[in-house]
Amino acid sequence: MATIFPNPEQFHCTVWLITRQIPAGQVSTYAQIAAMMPPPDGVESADYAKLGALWVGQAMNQTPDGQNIPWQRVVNSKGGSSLPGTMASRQMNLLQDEGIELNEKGGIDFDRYGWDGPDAAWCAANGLRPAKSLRKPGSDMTQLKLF
DNA sequence: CGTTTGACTACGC
DNA sequence: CGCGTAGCCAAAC
Repeated sequence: MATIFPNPEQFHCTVWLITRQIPAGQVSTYAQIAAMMPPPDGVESADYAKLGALWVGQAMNQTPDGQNIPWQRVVNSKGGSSLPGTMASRQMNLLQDEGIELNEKGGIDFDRYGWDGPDAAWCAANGLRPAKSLRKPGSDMTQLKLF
C-alpha cells in the first residue's frame, strides 16, 4: 500500500473526534492529539512526534463546518496560534471569550488551561493511547504562589 | 508525475 | 531565549 494510513479519512475523523472532547476554557496541542494516535507502520516514533502534529494540522485545515468542532482550542506547543493572517487573532479572541487569560508573552499557560486529555476509558473505547496531560505534575493550584 | 508546501515540532547555534 | 534547519508524510500544484 502506498499510504501508511489505510484510511486517511478515519485519521482525520479521529482528530476531529478528539478535538470535540476538549472542554471549553481549556486548550490542547497538535502534539498531544498526535501522541494519542497509534503510530503507523514504517514511521519511527521520533519522527512521528513531529510528523503526527503536522498531520493533525492538515486535518484541522480540512475541518468541516457545522460539526461543532472547537478548532480554536487546538494551539501549537508555544501556547499560541499558528493560523495565518487574521485567523490567529480571531482564534485567540475566541479563547478569551471562553475565559482564558493570556500571559505576558501573549500566549496560553498550559499549567492553567492545558487539557488533561479525555477520559482513559474513552481512549480505550476508541482504540487510542491514554492522553498525556499538558500540565506539569504538581502545578495544580500551588504553582501560583511560586511566581 | 516530479515539485512544493503545510493551522508542526525537536534540535542546534 | 530567539532564529534557522531538518524531518521525509500527504495533498495540492
